[in-house]
Amino acid sequence: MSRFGRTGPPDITDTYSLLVLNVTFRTTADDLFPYFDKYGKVVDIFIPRNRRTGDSRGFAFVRYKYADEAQKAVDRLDGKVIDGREIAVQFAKYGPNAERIQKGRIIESSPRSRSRSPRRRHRDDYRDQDYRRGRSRSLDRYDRDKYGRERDYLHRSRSRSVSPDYHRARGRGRYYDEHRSRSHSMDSASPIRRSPSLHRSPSPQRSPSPRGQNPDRLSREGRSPTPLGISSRGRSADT
DNA sequence: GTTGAGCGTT
Repeated sequence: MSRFGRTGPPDITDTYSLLVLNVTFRTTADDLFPYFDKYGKVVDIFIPRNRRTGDSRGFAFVRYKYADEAQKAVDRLDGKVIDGREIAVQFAKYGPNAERIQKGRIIESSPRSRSRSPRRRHRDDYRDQDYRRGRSRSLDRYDRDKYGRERDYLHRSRSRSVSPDYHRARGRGRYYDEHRSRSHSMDSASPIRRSPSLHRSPSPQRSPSPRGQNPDRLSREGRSPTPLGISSRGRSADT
């Protein structure tokens, strides 16, 4: 017994599922087990993770055998700092198959007639098989929005300095990276971000020069002859 | 190496 949920859900008929949020990306079910096991009988612990990268998504599901124990765990572990991060424990609102859940217990097992709640997010696209199938003009709107924002960020970046909005907008870097890996849309953005580079550097000759391979640099360090052949460098150093 | 709103697998 090293890992929970290794063989799928054991029995979710009389178990109460707890949703643990804010857990660290490196926290495993085994790490959460002792914390929750102290407050009741833990039937199973499952941490959803990316199928490609295998990284944890940042939350876990803890199933208790009794509701009172689960409630106690929620009251005691909610706000508990684990692995340097404050976790949030609460009863699960949705079941494994999006069934209706009451107090963590599944009261419905056939959600075929149930409409989906607006819980979908960017991180939900981790299921490549699903998102690839449903990728229509619906997601096109996101692409257009993303490009528009990125272009704006580039515009401001080379204009003067980086903005705090950049740090906030770089949230789903991983998700974006996965998408642009299989997409050729990057070509359209390449010349855009490469243009300002050429404009910013008035001396394109000193660009492709690693360390110690440039004799010109050695000459300058040896005696500093400052060849007047280059106007950009000469003007900068002389003045 | 990073990230941080949310609801899940054989």
